[in-house]
Amino acid sequence: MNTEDKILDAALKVFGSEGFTGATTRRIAEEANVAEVTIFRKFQSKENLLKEVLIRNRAEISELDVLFRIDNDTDIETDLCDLGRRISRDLRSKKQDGKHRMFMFMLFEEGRRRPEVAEILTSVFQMYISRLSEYFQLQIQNGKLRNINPRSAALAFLSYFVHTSLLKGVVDDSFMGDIDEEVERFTDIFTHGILKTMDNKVG
Amino acid sequence: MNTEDKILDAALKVFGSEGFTGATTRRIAEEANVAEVTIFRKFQSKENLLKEVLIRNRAEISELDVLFRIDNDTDIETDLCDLGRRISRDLRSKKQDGKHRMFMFMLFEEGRRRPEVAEILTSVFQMYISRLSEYFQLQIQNGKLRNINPRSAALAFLSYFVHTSLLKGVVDDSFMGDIDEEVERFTDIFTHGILKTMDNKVG
DNA sequence: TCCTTATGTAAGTGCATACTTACACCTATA
DNA sequence: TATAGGTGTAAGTATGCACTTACATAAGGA
Repeated sequence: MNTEDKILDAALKVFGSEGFTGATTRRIAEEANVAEVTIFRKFQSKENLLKEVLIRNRAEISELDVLFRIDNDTDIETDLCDLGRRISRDLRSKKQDGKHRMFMFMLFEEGRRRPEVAEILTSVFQMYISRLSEYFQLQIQNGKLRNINPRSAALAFLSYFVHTSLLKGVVDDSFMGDIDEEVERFTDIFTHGILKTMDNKVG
Repeated sequence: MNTEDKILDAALKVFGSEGFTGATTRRIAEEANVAEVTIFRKFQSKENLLKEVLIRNRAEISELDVLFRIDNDTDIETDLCDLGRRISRDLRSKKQDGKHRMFMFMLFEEGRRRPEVAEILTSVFQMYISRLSEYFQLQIQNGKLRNINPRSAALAFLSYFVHTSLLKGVVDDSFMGDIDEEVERFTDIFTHGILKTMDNKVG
């Protein structure tokens, strides 16, 4: 791995966990196993390093819309359950030091202070919502879904996964059990609702 | 309003928007309309000021469980819709400079770095989840709800409101329309699910 | 062998910030 | 009127951090 990449990865990690203000270039250098001065030679300033981190990870996360590709042949509940699992895994995986999760933390935290960051969160978010909305819209036309607002459904669906991931960064792990089971329970509620339906009440 | 309270309010506001590290005592003093040195006379250190802010707002937010009191006489969908509206309003209201929202931001942001803060977020969150779970459990026993996991339902319900509030702090307001309408749409999905039910398909 | 390029080591600069100290002022109350 | 408590002004200290400069070293290519 080349020096630039080592630094960028370390920066994401430190920015993500300490916040931009809380992160020190010394800390990033340590994490990257390079001399502090190397950071400035490559990236000029901490500010600029952030910019590069944003550019790189934005690109990376945009490719991630593959995650949202849904087979709309099979059963809807199964589709959503699979999708949910993929999102959960991606946001919680420890691979690459949980880069996507770290990036999400950064977007939420720094987004409140920096319009450039907010813009990234907005666009990534809109992209995911659009993908999901289209799917729901299609399934409404196919007569498989009720006439709900597809955007609202997409927002409700995504909210669960984003929120639980954010939460996992703070509260201890014990508050949720097995990921797959939780996803199944959520999908069940999301697709069927919590109310007893007529046929349930009758049967 | 006495000096201590002015400082505590200002501190919450500045910590909430800039983060603990990003917040400066000068900024807090300005916001509170006091001299910077007054802060140190009253609270000794920035660290200790944070501690006091946490204590005070934790107490305040715990009283807020009134918000979660649910009339379980009327229709469930109406109950949840009302509850959702109350939560939404509370988390988005500009009253008192949106103290609850600011506090929530703080909990999520600083909670990743400070165990004392994480502990507060955990306990507040658990309290809300418990309240909601109990309600769902009761309604399952009443035969009004399907046999879902009440904790999962509570988590799904809360996730929507917390996530959208966090999001509102970052992305521009246009991504969501009228609060009340959005809450209604969400509650509809949450109670009835997105799938067409048997009777819908038949009838 | 020399030159270039990438990196490290070491020392230092300037600035922002948490926190301190000393003193003045004002207001209420004895 | 005198005293005490709460607050402001002003100046200063110490520290940590972003960033710089100067110099050494090691590797690869001409």
